[in-house]
Amino acid sequence: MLTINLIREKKEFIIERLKVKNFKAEEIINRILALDSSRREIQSKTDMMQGEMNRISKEIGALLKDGKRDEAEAAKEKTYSLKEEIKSLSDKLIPIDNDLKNEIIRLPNLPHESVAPGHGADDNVKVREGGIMPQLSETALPHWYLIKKYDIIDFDLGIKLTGAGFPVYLGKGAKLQRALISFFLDEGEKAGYREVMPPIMVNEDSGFGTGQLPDKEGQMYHATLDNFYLIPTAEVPVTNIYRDVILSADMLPVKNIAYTPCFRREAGSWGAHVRGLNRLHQFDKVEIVQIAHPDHSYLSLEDMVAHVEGLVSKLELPYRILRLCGGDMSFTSALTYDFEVWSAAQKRWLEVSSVSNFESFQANRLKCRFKEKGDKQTRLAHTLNGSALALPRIVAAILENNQTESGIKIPHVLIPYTGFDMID
RNA sequence: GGAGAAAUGGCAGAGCGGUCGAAUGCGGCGGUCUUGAAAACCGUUGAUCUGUAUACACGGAUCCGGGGGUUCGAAUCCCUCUUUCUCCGCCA
Repeated sequence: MLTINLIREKKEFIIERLKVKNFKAEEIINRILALDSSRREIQSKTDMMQGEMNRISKEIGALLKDGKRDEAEAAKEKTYSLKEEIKSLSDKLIPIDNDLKNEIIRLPNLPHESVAPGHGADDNVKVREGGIMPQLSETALPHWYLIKKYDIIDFDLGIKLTGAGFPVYLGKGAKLQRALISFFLDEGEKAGYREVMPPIMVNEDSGFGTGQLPDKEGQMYHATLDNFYLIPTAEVPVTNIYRDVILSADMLPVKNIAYTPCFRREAGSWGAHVRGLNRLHQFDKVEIVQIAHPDHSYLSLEDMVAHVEGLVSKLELPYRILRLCGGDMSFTSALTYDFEVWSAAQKRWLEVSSVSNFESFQANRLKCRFKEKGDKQTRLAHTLNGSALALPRIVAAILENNQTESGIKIPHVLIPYTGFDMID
């Protein structure tokens, strides 16, 4: 969420910037400013009265100590009406505080100045591309046939065990998952990330911290008996490590990497393009998360983009990097790069990673701050994250792009991890 | 799951109705000493909101696990939730 100070000081700037995200902010901001000023007015009144109250209470203490009972009783009389007033004022404050908070969290993050306006995927800006497009024969198969042909992923079995979108990986299919996870984690470690293995269920506070709650709860599986949520991404537990934490500036950037399964209900998003591995309820992903100094967070972002680019290159997949336009960016992001790999039999680009800088937007919810050495003041840190990488679509692309008459070739970098060079 | 105990500043740990944002120790920061370092000694040491000449300088408010209550006044008393520890049970 945006800070109230920014809203107070840069109202017009915010309204202009949010136009890039096609968001009309003026009305909300006016409501926020009105609520904020009445909040402050009431708050400073109650603060004054409370101060008076504290003064009298101390006085009573002193009088009683001196044995002046009557004077103490007289002083008590004075507090009764004051107490009433304080109570009624602070009762007024509660709904105002709530309304204010509810309004503020409705404002999306400001897009970075490099973000182009636009309404959807067509307006995204291609930054660069790489890799070699494979030439497949006429008889090339999309991955949903390949997985049956080689018996490596079984969707029907998943339906039996759980439901649609919960595949069962078998034999070399399972090993390929394990190989990719290890490969991604090892590459992350080489790039200076600390490996983290977090819980895959989180509480409400964590859901709020990274912005899944209160709005997107329909997208998460909810264990209602204990009020836990299955994580949609490792971003949630890993970023929440830094909730209510004050870091020292010399620790930044903090770099963590985590493998977790991810669970998404994907309510209402099933359609023609979601066959096979393209969209699942449960999938595996390795996520990188950085907490950065505001002055250097865009360096961190570039560093993360370079890391992900290294991964897709090493896997020998044709890819392109897009800078998302305002309309295609998430609510919380200031700047997002999407990575897509070419899935040669489907003849489609598949999104496999989304790397974002949230600047202080998440940090403000999380209260993730840092302090410069010798400085009294705390400041909000910047948070960033990106997939490095999500597995299913990478697997889809590997299967499709590397298919041959005699089987599916495993990319060279993975062979030490799989222990085989061919799925056949 | 049952019984009991506890939750205080970065950490350890006192306080158990008024002068407590909180003793003391450790740690951190600054200094003295030293060629330098250590030791010793001295000083300093949280967060949030808010007012003023927008200055973290001064003033006010709030925060002792979370929420609620009693009281003129709560870290201290009561209720409730959460968490941790010990014992018993169960268990990968």
